[in-house]
Amino acid sequence: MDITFKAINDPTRRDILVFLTQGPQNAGEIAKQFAMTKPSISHHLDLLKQGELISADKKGQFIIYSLNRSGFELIHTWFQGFSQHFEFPKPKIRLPL
Amino acid sequence: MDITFKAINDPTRRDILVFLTQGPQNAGEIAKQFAMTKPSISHHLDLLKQGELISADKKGQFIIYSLNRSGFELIHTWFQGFSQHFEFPKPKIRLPL
DNA sequence: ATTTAAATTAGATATTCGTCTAACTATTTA
DNA sequence: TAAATAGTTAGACGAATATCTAATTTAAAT
Repeated sequence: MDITFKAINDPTRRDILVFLTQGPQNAGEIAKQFAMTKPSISHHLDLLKQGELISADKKGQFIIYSLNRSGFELIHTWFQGFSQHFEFPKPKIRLPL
Repeated sequence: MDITFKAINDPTRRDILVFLTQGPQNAGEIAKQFAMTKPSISHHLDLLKQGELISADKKGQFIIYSLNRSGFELIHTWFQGFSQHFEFPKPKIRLPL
């Protein structure tokens, strides 16, 4: 749990999560999006994985990363503990699944 | 926004938030709950305030801290950006307001 | 006016964090 | 089998973080 909160504490890592909402991507494609070396991105991916916010899937020489529900569930559950104090409106529009 | 994520990254600060769900409390009462010096707690309260997760209200020589909706709203909004990918169940029971 | 009490601010220190370069592992292709 | 490609691991370093003690501020009580 600690590690999940730690994972979302960094802006680059949050940007990676947003990028992955477009769909699964390999490490190189992810790294291309950022003005940062590949080893640094690799390290960020590792932390996101530890926080169960992404999963890694090796396909040949590539590693495909995708969003992992588990970590988000953790945050959601934590957040819900405060929902007795604050009600939050549902989003105005919802894109079709 | 960065500062709000930073604020919830620390376990002591998350515990303070949970403690404040019981209602507003002054700094001394909050500090009593933790095996940590008052200056350290004061520092944590400052970060939570910067992240708009709590508000401070001076009453005489006391400072009363309470949960602040703003910071939670920020996190909620960020989280909602992922709701197209994951649907989360509503809580089973909901205490009456 | 002093003293006491609540809380913060200042300064120090050890630890953790983000980033880099260099070296390594594993897989594909020629 | 050698070369190229994708990605990680190792090690170093400066910046940020959490904690402490000591000093300061502000308000209440004697």
